[in-house]
Amino acid sequence: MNKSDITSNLKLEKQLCFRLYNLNKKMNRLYSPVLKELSLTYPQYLVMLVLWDSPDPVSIKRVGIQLDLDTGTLSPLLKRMEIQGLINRCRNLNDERSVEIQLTQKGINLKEKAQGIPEKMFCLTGFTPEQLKRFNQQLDLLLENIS
Amino acid sequence: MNKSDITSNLKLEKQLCFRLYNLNKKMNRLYSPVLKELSLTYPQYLVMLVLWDSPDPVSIKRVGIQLDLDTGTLSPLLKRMEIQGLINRCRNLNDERSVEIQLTQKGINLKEKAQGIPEKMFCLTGFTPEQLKRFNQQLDLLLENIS
DNA sequence: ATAAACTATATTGTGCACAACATGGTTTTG
DNA sequence: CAAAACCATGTTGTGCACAATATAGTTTAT
Repeated sequence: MNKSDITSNLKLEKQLCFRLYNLNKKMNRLYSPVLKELSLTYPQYLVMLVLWDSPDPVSIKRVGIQLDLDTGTLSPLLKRMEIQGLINRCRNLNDERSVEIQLTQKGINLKEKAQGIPEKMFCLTGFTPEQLKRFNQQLDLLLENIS
Repeated sequence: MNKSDITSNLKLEKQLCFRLYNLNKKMNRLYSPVLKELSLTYPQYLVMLVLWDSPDPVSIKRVGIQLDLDTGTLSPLLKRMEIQGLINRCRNLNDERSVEIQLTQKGINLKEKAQGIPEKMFCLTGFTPEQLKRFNQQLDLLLENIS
């Protein structure tokens, strides 16, 4: 491999990962104003999605697995959500190590206000449903490859 | 739109953005150990790519445009890189507002150690060059749509 | 020429993301 | 059953990412 190849590699390098990095940032910026109306950040919104989707309390461990986040991230994040009055924490009586997260009435009610978000975000992508589906499949393929 | 539609939307919601969010995190985790050998974080590595690619000093403004980062991010990041001895800062004599970033010899030398990174990361994706190309095109399309 | 508008950078404060470590509860094993 | 291993959560420290604000230099308009 000669010098110019090396150089061009370090240019091309900006491609895949830099694109993902930028897309993620841009998406966050699109979500920000929408989620601000619910006083949520994007990671907090993800936690709400997990909780809205479960009839029962969910352990912190399980939230961490579903969102692929560790306790160093979740612990303070959940504390902020508790202060906001969206969730409650209570120790699992059968296993005192485990902490179960439960939506408060306020947290349950917030789901109503979140109704329109998925549709709104989908529109911003400018994709057709078909395009979105194929794109998601590609993302899944890559996710699987690197996991 | 009835209740079940709403519910399923808030489930599906995890799709595109959550995938991008996770992919970005996973990619970062793949880069981490590789970049650690150069004592760089991923954003610092991006700055180095910009600098390695330019024969002349680059203004902070320009780095910010190329990486889509604001001064609140770049200012302390560049300060850390300066402390590491990778770059120098100097005021532009023609416009005292502007600060030009320049690689030190140490910064220039580091390019040698970075040679293999693009190839290494590409292998981790498990993509063929063709797949990578099409994937990048899709990412570009979405980037354009939401910009 | 000078006030007003603009520009490039820096600073402060909040919230992730994650590595490394600490703690207290649970299970396993000799 | 007691020591060891393991497990779920919490804490601390570092480094982004970004909004909001501050500051000093430059340009524009009158």
